[in-house]
Amino acid sequence: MTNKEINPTPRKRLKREDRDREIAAAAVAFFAEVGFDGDTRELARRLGVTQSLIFRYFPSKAALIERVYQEVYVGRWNPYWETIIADRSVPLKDRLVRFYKDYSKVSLTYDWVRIFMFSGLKGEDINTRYLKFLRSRILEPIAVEVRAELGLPSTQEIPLTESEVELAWGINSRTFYLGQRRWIFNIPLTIDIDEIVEHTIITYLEGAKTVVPLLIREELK
Amino acid sequence: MTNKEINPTPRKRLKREDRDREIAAAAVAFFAEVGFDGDTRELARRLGVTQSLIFRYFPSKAALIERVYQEVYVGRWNPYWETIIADRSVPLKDRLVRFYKDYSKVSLTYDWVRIFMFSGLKGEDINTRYLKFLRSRILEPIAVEVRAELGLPSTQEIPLTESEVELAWGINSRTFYLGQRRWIFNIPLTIDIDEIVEHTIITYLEGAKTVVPLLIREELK
DNA sequence: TTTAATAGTAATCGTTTGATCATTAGAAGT
DNA sequence: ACTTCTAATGATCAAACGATTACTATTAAA
Repeated sequence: MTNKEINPTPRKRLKREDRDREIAAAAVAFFAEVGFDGDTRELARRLGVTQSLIFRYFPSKAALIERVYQEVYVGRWNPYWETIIADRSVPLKDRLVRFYKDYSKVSLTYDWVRIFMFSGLKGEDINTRYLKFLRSRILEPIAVEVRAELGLPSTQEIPLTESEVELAWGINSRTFYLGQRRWIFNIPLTIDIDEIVEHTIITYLEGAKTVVPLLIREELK
Repeated sequence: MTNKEINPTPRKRLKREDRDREIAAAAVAFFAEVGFDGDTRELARRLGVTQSLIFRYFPSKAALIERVYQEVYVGRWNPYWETIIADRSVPLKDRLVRFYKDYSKVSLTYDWVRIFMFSGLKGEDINTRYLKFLRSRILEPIAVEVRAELGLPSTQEIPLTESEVELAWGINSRTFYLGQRRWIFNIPLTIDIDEIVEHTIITYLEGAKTVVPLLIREELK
């Protein structure tokens, strides 16, 4: 009776699935902000539940962190991106601009950038694995498309060189740095990201046009 | 008697100044590896001293961390760099290559890169301050030199635009990303850093040659 | 309305960790 | 050789934190 009036937030009983998702989502936001050394009591406070409840849903803090990785790295990857890049009915420049604009909207968010750095500094292998995945699914395909675009020998005739992939890394380095400036170093961006993406792609393709033929000629010797 | 034989490392008594430096140096290496949540007992163990000794030299862990910032940000800055960039008796390209090769040797080390990220994620203002410092002492001067190099109106006639500075940021973004790949994401660099620096400078100057005049013309309207 | 299943809580345990303080021991001055 | 100064230690405190467990309250089936 009076208890209900005194207690401002009566116990809310959610379905296991819903509470599970709620905790996972809060964990992503929380750990992105304070890092993985953030304590579970504070996380529980933000959720409006007791600390012990978290351990009824996740066997350990490590398991919760593992779930955070799943949410961010796996859950936000869009498989359609891989088909965009390979679609030769569209000019290469348009494909790249389209992909990177969309990819930036996912990977240049507060949560994504910060959790990526926190996990990297922690030495988690999920991080290395993600970058290898990105290389094989995005960067190498881009380098392959550049060969086709420039009318150069296919990668079956001459395998991709490290330098060609390195050139493609350049696009990521430029955009990722923007995410870091905004979400880690707290330097406001005065220029629109979409604009920078477009400019970066143009620069990349221009550079590739002059550099890649030289690399291949080098390879033939 | 027998104590001395049992104890493998007898108490070593250093001068305050020496021990102070020893602790500071070990703290830089330690926190760079594990982050600022690393515990003082482990740091003491690596130093071969007791944990309480650390607190006889630094009033708190926060003070020790503050010292680490001093060592890395302030202590490794070379004021001579600022004069290199302004020295018009040397071609601009050579000045930039010389500066960035040297700056890379300092700022792309394990300690530097990791502590920079750890402190950034922690939201320390020293980090933001460093970037503002870098901007005013290096990036803006570079943009000024580019104006002179291209025979464009001086910054007294037309103030530097945000875009011109942004262009110079590009050099840093490219090189810093290399440091991150190497020291945080554990992706080996297949290409020599000095080579990338040189290539990055050339690209920057080429880009500036076509972009900066447009930016200034835009400004005149 | 009663009962079974379980979402959620409160209290607590064992460690870890920053910090303190009385005590010990190594080196320099006499 | 003895004294003095203080670098360094070892024991310990209090708070913080991950994790556990016995208990409570809500929902839905009977």
